[in-house]
Amino acid sequence: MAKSALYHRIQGDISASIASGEYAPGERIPSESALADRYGVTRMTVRQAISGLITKGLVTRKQGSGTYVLRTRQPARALNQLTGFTEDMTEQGYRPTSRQLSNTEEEAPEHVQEWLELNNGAHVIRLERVRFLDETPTALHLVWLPLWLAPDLVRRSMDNVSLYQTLEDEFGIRLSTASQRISAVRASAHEAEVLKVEVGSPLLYTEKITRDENNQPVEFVQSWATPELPIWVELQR
Amino acid sequence: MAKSALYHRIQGDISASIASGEYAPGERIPSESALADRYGVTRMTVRQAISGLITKGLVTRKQGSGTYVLRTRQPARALNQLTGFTEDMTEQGYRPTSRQLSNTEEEAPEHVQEWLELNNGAHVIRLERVRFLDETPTALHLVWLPLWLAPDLVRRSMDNVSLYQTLEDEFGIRLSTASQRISAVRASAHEAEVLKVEVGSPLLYTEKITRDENNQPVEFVQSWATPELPIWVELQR
DNA sequence: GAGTGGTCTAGACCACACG
DNA sequence: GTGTGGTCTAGACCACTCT
Repeated sequence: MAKSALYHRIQGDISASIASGEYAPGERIPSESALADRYGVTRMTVRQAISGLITKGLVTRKQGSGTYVLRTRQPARALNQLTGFTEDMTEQGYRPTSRQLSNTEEEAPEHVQEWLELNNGAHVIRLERVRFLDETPTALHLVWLPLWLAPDLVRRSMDNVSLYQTLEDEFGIRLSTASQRISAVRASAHEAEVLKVEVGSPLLYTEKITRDENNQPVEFVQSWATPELPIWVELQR
Repeated sequence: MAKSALYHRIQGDISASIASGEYAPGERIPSESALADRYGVTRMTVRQAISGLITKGLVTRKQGSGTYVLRTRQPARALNQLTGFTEDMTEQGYRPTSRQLSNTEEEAPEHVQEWLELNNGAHVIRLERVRFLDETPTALHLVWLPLWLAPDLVRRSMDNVSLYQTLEDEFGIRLSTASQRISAVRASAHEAEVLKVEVGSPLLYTEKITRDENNQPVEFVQSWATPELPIWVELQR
């Protein structure tokens, strides 16, 4: 069984209603009291569900007025929580797919050793995938994992599979925190070919180090995304 | 009067204890029950306070174990809270300067009207500045503000001045939240000239809408930054 | 087993907007 | 005035870690 908490179910229902267009952008969703009645829970529980949707950038609250669906103009990577590409896009009502370009075991290059805090000569899994949104290539992901963490991952096909789900469900790895560095680069020949853009066109480049609950490095990811997949962040002062 | 909610006070106290080093990075803070007792509130209220600290990237919860202070990122932490360029860079030990290119009053273009939720024909202040780090141009900022918010801002020179500080100190505007969208673009002739880069070279492009405590739009900012000024983010699952 | 955070109940009063 | 979200109480039981 996955998440069994009531608020998760409510969150999922509202999320689905937004994705399906039942709750349209700019529109008000049912009041907290109404939702509480509908699900037979208290308002606190409904609020917990809605708080999650706010973090995900799906809705906003206006005191005395209601809770409104935000206008999502285009798909975006949400940066307020650590989520994978698959979860992220599914939440926003897109259909994410991926194609594995390569999945190999090799000795860790120096910069990867450093990020993953590995010793000289340590082996890693190198997984390269193209990410598609509704058939359009939108990002190239190059993931590096310590080999001992998920030894037989290299023998699997990671086409259309959520890496985070796999790590959690099959290897018992629970991700906890990540640090991410975002910059802009020119598309190389390889990136341009894979993403169907011109060589030299601007790409969003991010480097991310993800850690588990014991603060041990789990993955180092390099990502090249087309400008059509911007990053979205909600900030608080 | 400022925020009077109990959880805000508790949040501030914990935040201060972390800043002062009383709760050191990696250490556990007092349990929710202990804090509830100390402040004479229920655990729910303490949880609300801590939830805010998690959003800000200050602490993390571990079920069955406790709530821990996160390791503070040494080099930079730009995107977990709403801060201005000046504060941000000063904190990191740089010497930020800025030069005003223009500061005018004009009718809001359509896309600005939309972001700032203004009526047709409303006037805005348009402030364009180059940001320098240790003499090197690193970002071009184009800020749009509703004219009525800060009517005489247009008659000031904003060279080497923190806009956020000015808004807060002299116009009594207290910023609260922001939504930011990050993408990559090619440098236009104007941007290239100002930032001393080649036309067509990749830039980090961000659009930000900042709101005050009443959720009213205060500023819409477009920013073009060189890849030498990357963005750092800390995430939690 | 003791202590921690995760979830939830069944209410309450308040601040705010005007659906 | 009515309905909305914002805050809070005083409990409860559960899942998890081992401080």
